[in-house]
This record gives sequence, C-alpha cells and structure tokens, in this order.
Amino acid sequence: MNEPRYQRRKEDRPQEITDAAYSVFAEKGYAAARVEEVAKRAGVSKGLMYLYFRTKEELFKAVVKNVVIRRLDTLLNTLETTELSSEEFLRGPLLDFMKQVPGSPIAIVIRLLIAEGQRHPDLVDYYWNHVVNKGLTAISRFIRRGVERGEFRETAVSDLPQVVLAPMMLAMIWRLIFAKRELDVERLMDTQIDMIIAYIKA
Amino acid sequence: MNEPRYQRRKEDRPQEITDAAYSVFAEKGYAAARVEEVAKRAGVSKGLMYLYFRTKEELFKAVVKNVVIRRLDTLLNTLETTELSSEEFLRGPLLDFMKQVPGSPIAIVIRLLIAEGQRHPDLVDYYWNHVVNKGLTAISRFIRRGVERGEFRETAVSDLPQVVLAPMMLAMIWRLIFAKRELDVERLMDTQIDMIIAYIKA
DNA sequence: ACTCTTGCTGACCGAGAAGTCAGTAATTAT
DNA sequence: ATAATTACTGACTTCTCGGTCAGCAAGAGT
Repeated sequence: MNEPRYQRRKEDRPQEITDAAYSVFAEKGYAAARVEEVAKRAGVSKGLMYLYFRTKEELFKAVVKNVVIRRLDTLLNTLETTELSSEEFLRGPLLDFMKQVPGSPIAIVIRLLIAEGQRHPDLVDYYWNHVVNKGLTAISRFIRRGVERGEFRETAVSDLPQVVLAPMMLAMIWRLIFAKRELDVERLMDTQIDMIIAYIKA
Repeated sequence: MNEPRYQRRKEDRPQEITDAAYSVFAEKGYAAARVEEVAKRAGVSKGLMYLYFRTKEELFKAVVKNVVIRRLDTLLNTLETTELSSEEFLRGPLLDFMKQVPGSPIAIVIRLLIAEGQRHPDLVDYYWNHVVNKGLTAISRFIRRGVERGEFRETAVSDLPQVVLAPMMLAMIWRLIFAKRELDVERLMDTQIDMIIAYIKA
C-alpha cells in the first residue's frame, strides 16, 4: 500500500546522473543547463546531486569523461583491430567512422569544449590525452604502415593525420550551427578520401 | 579645474560599446560575459548600455553583425576582384585568406555561434546569408570558372567548396580548443590545396 | 547668463539559480 | 522488534547579474 518514496541505489546514481546531465548539457550548453533540471531527469532531488558531485563544474567534467570515453572506446577498438590493406582501411572502416562522428555524442562534447574549454584547462588536457591524441596517432600509424608496405609514398599526410579528419570537423561544426541547411556529408568525405588516396598512392 | 565627468558622444558610443562587447565575448563567451564589464571597457555606465541596446541579446547580435561584417568585407572584396588563373588564385589569395582566418575575429564569432547559435536562430540566418553563403558561392564560382576555361575537370569540388575550406575549419577549432598544442597550419592547408589541384586539374 | 533638452550616471530592484542543511525514511545490524 | 546508520529530500539561504529609473549635468539654443 505505502510505496517507498525512493530507493537507495548508491551504485547506480553516478551513472544515471551523468547520463541525465549529458542530455541537459547537450540541449542547453553548460551555462544554461540547470542543476535542478538534471536532477529531475535523473529522478533524484537536487540535494542528492551535491552528494555525488561537489559542484556543477565537477558534474560537467564527469560528463565529458564518462559519457564520451565510454562511447568512443568501442569506435577506437574497431579502428585498431582491423587487418586490411591500408587503402581498404581508409575507404572502409575509417570512412564509416568519420561519417558517423558528426551525428554522435562526440560532436556534442566538442561543442561543450569549444564553448567552455577556456575555463577548464584540465578538462581539455584530459580530452586531448584520451581522445584526440589517441585518434590522431592511430591514423598516423596506419598511413605509415601503408608507406612501409610500399602502398603509399612519403607525404605530409604521414605527419598530418588532420588532413584526413578535416572534412569530419567541418561537417561537425556545420551540423552544430547550420543544422537545417543540408550538407552532403557522404559526398564530402568520399571526395576527401578519394583525393587523399590519389595523392599518396605510390 | 573642474573637469567634466563625462562627454556626450552619441555618435561614437555604439561602435565603442560594440568593440568592448566583442572583446568581452571573445574572452568569456556569451553567458559568462557581464554587461557591466562591457560598460567598464567601453568607459560608460551600465545604464547607458541599455539606452543603446535594449537587451544583452541585442548587444550580442550587434557584435556579430558589426564587428565581423566590417572585417570580413575587405577580405571578400580581394577575393572577388583578383584576376588570376584559377590555379594561381587557389594557391595565392585564397590560400592566404584561409591561413589568416583561424587567427582572426571570425574564429571567435564561430565559437559564439557554436555555443549560442541554438538560442538565436535569426542570428544564424544572418550569419549564413552574409558570411558563409557568400564565401562558399564565391569559391564555387572560381572553381567553375576554371572548369569552363578547361583548366580543371568536372568534379564534386565544383558543388562542394566545403572541401576547400575543411582544413581551415579544423585549424580554427584546433586553435579554439587546443591553443597550446601546435598544429602546422601552413603545411596543412598547403597540402590540402596541393591535393585539390592535383585532383581537379584537367 | 539662463533656460532647455537630453546624454548619461549609478544606486537600486527582483528573478532565478547554485549550493546548504536539518530532518526523514529506507535499509542494515543487533 | 528496535536501534543505528546513511542515502536521500526539499525548503531555504545567499549571491549574482540583467534590467530600471529618478535625477544630474553637459552642451545647445536663445
């Protein structure tokens, strides 16, 4: 008859709060996000928020760390474990990866970092170490492997994997700002990969 | 002896306030920017702010419109008026333009748009019409002129000037987030232009 | 010189949101 | 059953900041 008004679930709370916070930050950005709104979506009281995260800022950092890393690691794993020729790899898994990023939570986190990064240098460091650097290094490694195997010639692309990712960045920003105006993301990235392969092929 | 406490300068105020606002928004972003801080830098009282701009939001829009357009128009003009072969144009003025954007106020405005665009759709429209669309169209026109002249072959790049600008976007975001970590912007863009020309040359 | 107009000031107001804490009730220990 | 523990609640406090307005004084008009 008398249902308990709440359950104690110490273990699950951090994850649930973090997920709720992600969705609020994604919609509103950091500054406009209300801690009380996060509490509501997580199904807890405002007070409880402060038992798990000392401040709103700490909550923000937890979001970037948990949510993103969790979803990114699967992606990076497939990147590391495939065994294809370098060209097949560029045209297959890497291209697919690039196409899906602009619509993924990573794009949201990039927005938060662009907007708030200045005030959270340690968060930027963390993101650099655990996401960007990892990804760039992985791509570089593949290009270099292609060079070693004689598939590719030595070009600036070996040192600048950013060349590969540039259209992905543009597509991300495009969607964040100009969501409505359509951009042919597929064709954009296909073209870039075509161009790169033509350019570096031995 | 008795210096006047202030001067009346109705004409100059909007510009001065707008410039001050730009510098504060650039440093703090929209949400964290304080109207009083803008007033201080503009050398006026907080009250005066509201005689020239009805709300903080209107001030924000004025910044995007005035500051950016003013500085962008000179750039776009040189883009339109040069008379070089298409390849020379890509390797010369356009490349120079792309190299200087990531360090210019445009990058700052892009940050503001990414962070706050969701809540200011009309601002995004304005920026689209007066900056992005203009720029993209100008580039498309040049590529197509090259095709007509027989310098280039018909490729996706004719419809997707975004291919050209992609590394510029990456460099911009890179600097906004990872200011410290160096990125060889010159080499990145040189490579992209090299690649593109090799790809589209007839 | 003496109004008169109006550009300008700065103390003030009120909304709203981050963060607190005394108390409550779910769970565990005895 | 009863007591002890602690996860949890939500009303409250405090403070910040966008926006207001009554009055002041700079400069124009006469």
